[in-house]
Amino acid sequence: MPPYHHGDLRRAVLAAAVDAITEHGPAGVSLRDLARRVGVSHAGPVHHFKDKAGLLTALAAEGFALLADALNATREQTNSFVELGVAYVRFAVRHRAHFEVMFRPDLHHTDDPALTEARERAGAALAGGVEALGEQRTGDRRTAGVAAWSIVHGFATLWNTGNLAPGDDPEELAHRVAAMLFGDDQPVLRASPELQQT
Amino acid sequence: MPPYHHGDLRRAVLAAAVDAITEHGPAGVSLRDLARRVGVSHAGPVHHFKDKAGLLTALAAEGFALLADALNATREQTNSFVELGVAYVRFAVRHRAHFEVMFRPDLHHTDDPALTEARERAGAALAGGVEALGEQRTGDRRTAGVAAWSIVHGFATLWNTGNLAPGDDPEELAHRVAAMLFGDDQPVLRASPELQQT
DNA sequence: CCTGCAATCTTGTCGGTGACAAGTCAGGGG
DNA sequence: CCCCTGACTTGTCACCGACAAGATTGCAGG
Repeated sequence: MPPYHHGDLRRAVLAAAVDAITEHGPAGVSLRDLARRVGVSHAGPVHHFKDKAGLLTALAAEGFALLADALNATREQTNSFVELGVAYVRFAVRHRAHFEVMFRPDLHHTDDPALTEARERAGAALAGGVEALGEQRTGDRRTAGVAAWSIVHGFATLWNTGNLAPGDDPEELAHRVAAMLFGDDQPVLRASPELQQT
Repeated sequence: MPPYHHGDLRRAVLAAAVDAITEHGPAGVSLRDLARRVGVSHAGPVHHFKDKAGLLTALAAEGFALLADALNATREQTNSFVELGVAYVRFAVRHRAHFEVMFRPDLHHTDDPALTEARERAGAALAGGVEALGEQRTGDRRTAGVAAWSIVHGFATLWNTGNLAPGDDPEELAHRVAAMLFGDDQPVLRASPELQQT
């Protein structure tokens, strides 16, 4: 029989949660099922997470930390904003379970300090990448940051919800999209003048 | 006492669902609670929607229909792609409950014909707006469509999850973002050449 | 008129779930 | 050696979704 003390229950439950969410989506996950998967009584996980929301909060925080690391890693390598955007999308696709939980405040304890700290770290990594953009351009920096975040986040979300053609390689398509909007060697998407009126 | 037959239970339950989701998010809604709000026994709604997923599927379909109408309406008025994007964001903010359910395939009966039809109608409205963009430009149409959808969807999602500065007027900010990327009278966001390497 | 039928809604029930309370067990500091 | 704290279990409660069976209503066809 297994020992009374699991040893690393917290880790194990988080890992099981990732599996369960990957299989059935964030809605189809229950603390009791996770406990069963890990081989622990139904109230075991409660001791580590307090709540179901507590579990998902921990998962989201872990996700933001991973995202921050991924972004910082590619920032050290390339300085290319396009590549940074692709890294964001790659994270969302590869760590789908984390990503799906990170932007669902209705599932969190939104005031959790670990969560806020990790989120800010990821935000800083992204904002830092925006710094590398258009120094010559005044179009204010905050708007540029919001635009950049919007496009990569929107792409990632649409991909993960199956709204983009499933035949493609997401990273390749994301690269084309980012290059079209932010790239240097690509023509930039613009409205034809005669149709434009604001 | 209320009559045995409600008269328009389906409508009433959908409306109650919108309220409940607006208050507690899509996770915090139960068929039984909706039944209570409407003044009907706990299994009343089941007859109209079959399932909880059936309810949310109907809500999502209604949402896509409303979105398609909104997009087509502004398309008739302006021909401006920027305005079309703002209309998308406006819909997401004003019909938050619908929007939050529309892109959650894990909550749907994904094969529901009404849902697919409404989604395609909305997709066509958006794609039609992209047609108005850059005729002079070859940067292939599909990539342009994905880029446009990504940016408005990303912005809407980030706003609704509270990740953008809450002090602002979302439509105004969305307008600035869209104008920065797609507008004609605004400088276009580009990477500074020396930092760009793909 | 009235009879039977189908749609609508109710009541009752089952297994599963989240939260909580109280108990049990292991190990390290006094 | 003891006990104290943290880790886990057992037991319970209210709620939820799904299903089955029954009650009620309106209405079509004779």
